Amino acid sequence: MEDGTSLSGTHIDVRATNSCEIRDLLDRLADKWSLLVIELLGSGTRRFSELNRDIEEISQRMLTLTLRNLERDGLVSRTVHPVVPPRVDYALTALGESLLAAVHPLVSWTREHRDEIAAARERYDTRREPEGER
Amino acid sequence: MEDGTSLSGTHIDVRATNSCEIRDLLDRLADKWSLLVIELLGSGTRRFSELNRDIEEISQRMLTLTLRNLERDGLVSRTVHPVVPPRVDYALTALGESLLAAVHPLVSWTREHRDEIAAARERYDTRREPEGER
DNA sequence: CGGCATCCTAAGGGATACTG
DNA sequence: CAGTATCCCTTAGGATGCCG
Repeated sequence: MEDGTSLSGTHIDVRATNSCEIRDLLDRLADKWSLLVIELLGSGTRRFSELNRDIEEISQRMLTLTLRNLERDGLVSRTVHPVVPPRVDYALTALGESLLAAVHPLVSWTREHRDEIAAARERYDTRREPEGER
Repeated sequence: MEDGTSLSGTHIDVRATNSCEIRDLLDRLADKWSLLVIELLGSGTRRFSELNRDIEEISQRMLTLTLRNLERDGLVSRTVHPVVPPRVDYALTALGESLLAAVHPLVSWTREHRDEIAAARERYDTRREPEGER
């Protein structure tokens, strides 16, 4: 039926406490779009087409799948309005908002260290790839 | 990939600022192992084989690739000891440690809300597929 | 021991067409 | 408008083998 979904997983060895949590975390958020959608919904309820427009690079398929997963995890709520042109609103749940709050330090970190990383990359690439042309 | 698409300046340009950062973030950490390795190195320097043993489910190939990426981004340092059986130590850099600190709220969040999510999932699954088994 | 190179499969995800 | 269903291609990543 569905095939692009990553609903499986969570069968990892339960020994490493921290590792499991991180894996758990990654299984939920480490896809290409989830965090992006959560961040967008952080600034307010949006309907499907708005999300689709705001993200722009996402396909309907992936937006749908992403929203379904987030809804399933209780991070996002889906409200269908029974009107003539269908209207579906998505919003963060309380759980979703708490996640967003927990994510923000990471976002800040990225903003603050972006150039450090870029510099490190250049250094690495230059050091390891001084040839290339000869 | 190409990302310069700037449109919809009507309201908040979450896309132009936060989205890019999140994408950036995801590109760096959203793979299957990076965060796991970082977390492990958070508790001290380890050699290759130790990491390989501690993570266990990872293949050498992926461990190598992950470490290379982290090294490239300046998050992890690699120290080769010129001894007879080769010995290579990996450790977090200052940058890596600051990242780890930024990640911790997320890890805590996961630990604290794990069962909420599990419950939400079960609710969702039960609601949507009451049949399915036979 | 640490780590590239190769091969190969499964999952991720885009494009498109169809529907209520 | 808000999806669902198909097709298809690209990628992540596991398994294996070789080498300093």
